[in-house]
Amino acid sequence: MTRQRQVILQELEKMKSHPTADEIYERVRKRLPRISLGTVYRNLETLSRSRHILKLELGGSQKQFDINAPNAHYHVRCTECGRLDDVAGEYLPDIENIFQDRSDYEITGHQLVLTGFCPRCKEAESQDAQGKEK
Amino acid sequence: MTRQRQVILQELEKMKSHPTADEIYERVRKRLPRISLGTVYRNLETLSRSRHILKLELGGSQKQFDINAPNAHYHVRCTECGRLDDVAGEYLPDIENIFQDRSDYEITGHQLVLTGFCPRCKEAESQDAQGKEK
DNA sequence: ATGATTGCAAAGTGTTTGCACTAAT
DNA sequence: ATTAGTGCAAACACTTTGCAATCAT
Repeated sequence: MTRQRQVILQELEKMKSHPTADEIYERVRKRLPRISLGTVYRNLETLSRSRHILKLELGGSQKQFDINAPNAHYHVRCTECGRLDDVAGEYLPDIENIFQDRSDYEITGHQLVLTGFCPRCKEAESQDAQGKEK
Repeated sequence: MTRQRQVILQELEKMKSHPTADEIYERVRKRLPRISLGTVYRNLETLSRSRHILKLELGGSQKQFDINAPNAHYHVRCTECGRLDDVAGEYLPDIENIFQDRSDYEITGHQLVLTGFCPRCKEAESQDAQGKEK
């Protein structure tokens, strides 16, 4: 457990929601200016293997990370602009049990990503549609 | 609707499950040897916007594509080796309704990805654990 | 004729890796 | 002393894009 790894973990704990590797890098850099992006990636990988953090692959071009907290929740992604938000509502751990019976994998988690149009893109789309109708 | 786009769509219909852009490219190339990978990417994007196909972002390094068929289903990914499989069991369109009420997005779809250890990696892991115990 | 689409190659983005050096146990 | 981790830069893998030529309508 090096200084670098500690700081990465600490900063991750302070950040509210799913930062990307380079967002973490920018934060950590303020405390350890000589740290390299490669080190950040390597530690994020290590920490996610040791289950200290969660590696999220929710779509979009970058992976995201989170402290592995029990306040798990789901996400919505806008298929138009790529925006990602949390979604309110209960987390359903039962899902894992349901599908455990139907798979020869050893299920350890699950991710649900809803897709659709965010408020802004929904707006833009309905205006486009009107434009065509005229 | 160009020849290239037609062929991409036809090949995609023939392929059983979630090919990546370059897998599609290889198939299409046998029929249209001069097609470029860029064209494949552009058409996959266009077709997914027009809802002819589904762009899947299930984790792993590449996006995957599928014909937009009603036999939708869920997936499991091995966190160890990256292997992806379909998972048996019913598709739950109600999920979208449930979360629609809790979000200001216009929900149009959802993806559920279970995570865990595939049979092979599960095996390897339990052997590692035994090794340490000795 | 006009606008969309193509092939090609170059550029872009996010991530990983080889290496010599340094820190941790 | 041995192993794991680091900074740096180069390499990678996947995807996107600028451009002039071509195709669809």
